[in-house]
Amino acid sequence: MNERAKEILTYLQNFSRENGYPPTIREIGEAFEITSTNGVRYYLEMLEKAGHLKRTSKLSRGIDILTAAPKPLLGIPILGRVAAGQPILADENFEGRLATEEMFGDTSGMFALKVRGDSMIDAGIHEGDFVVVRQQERANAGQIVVALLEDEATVKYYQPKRDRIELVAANVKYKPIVVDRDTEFRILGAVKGVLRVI
Amino acid sequence: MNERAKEILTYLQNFSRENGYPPTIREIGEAFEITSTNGVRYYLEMLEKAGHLKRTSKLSRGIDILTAAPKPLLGIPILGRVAAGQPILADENFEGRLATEEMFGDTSGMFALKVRGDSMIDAGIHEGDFVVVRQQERANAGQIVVALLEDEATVKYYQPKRDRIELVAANVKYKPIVVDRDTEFRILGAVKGVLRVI
DNA sequence: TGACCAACTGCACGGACGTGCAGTATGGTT
DNA sequence: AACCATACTGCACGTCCGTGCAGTTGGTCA
Repeated sequence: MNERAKEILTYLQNFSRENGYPPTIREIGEAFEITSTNGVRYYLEMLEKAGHLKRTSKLSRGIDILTAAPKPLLGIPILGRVAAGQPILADENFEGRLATEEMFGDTSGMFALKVRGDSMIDAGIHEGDFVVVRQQERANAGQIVVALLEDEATVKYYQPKRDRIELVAANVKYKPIVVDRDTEFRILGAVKGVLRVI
Repeated sequence: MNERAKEILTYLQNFSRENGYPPTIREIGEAFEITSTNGVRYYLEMLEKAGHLKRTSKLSRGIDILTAAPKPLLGIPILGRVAAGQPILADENFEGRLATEEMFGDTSGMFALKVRGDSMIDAGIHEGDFVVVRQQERANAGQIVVALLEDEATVKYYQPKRDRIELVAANVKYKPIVVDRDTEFRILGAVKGVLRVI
């Protein structure tokens, strides 16, 4: 595939993005000053063989661009090795991307809450942090959960006992909250992540 | 605009997304069992007047869909008030979205690193957390920075002094690292956020 | 110097496609 | 019962568009 073919591919991508539909063979020809439709077809076949397009024969504007223009990648790149003597943002250092979708998988049924207070500070959850919560009604012992206690959401370790539930803070200043059978109590979800913006 | 027109708009959106180009009048007609092209045109005019489309006359597939299908919102919704007696994911509770783009603004020039060691634990940065870093060569006193020290990236508080730089840990176990003028040293960036996946 | 290939030109064909105009069935209103 | 709007049908017209085939131009390599 040569330089001109690449230019045509870029043109196709831009045309489609701008107009909502791909160009006709003749429109491509006009843009590149190729007077014959077969001059254009010559390149389209080339691009199709290279896997950049899929054409539907006999269909006007039947060009499906498979290679989308490289979209600005979402999220923040995660770097692995960082060493002196090379640009840190070199491709080879990339280990993935930090985006909510990639980190937490299916984000439907998840929500985030801003943390108030310092009761979970020893778990590295500070005031002002966001906790990422997966909605669920039940939790395992020792999990960090968001629970609704008398109309207030609270983040604590979940510790079920025989006759009661204990909500344990990660801060020696706070005693466990004991929830007996009579208290209105509901688990909103399990904490799956923490995000802090400094 | 009636129900049928909305269905046709949805069809247009789906067709375009799936094929990379919008349908012809006749193709729309087939999909909705409208045998006359003018039956379709009747709706296209309606949709165009409502501002959902822009048509280019005499052009095959000249339909530009202005109202894109509502894309699945990125990120995780941030909830404000959470109270009993209503579904927690109700619209009114939403306070924003947790996505790297929204939280950190322009993410170009940013990167993330996985934290090794517990030297910043008192700043709520634990082993295995990701620190979000904005690339910069200089930093203010007291900022948390990522610095390159003899081929190793390290996260510390930045404390410049008259004749040296001190890199201070957030853990009593570790003494400040003193960087004098002879040591190879470079600031990679300032820590702008922390993300932990549990 | 001649063979060969890439990169086209030129043209005719037929079907796809948008347009214009005239007409109609259906349902509701006056 | 007459009137009207909605939601189409039916058809002809002309142009847009993809296709097929044959031919040309300019450069490279032997």
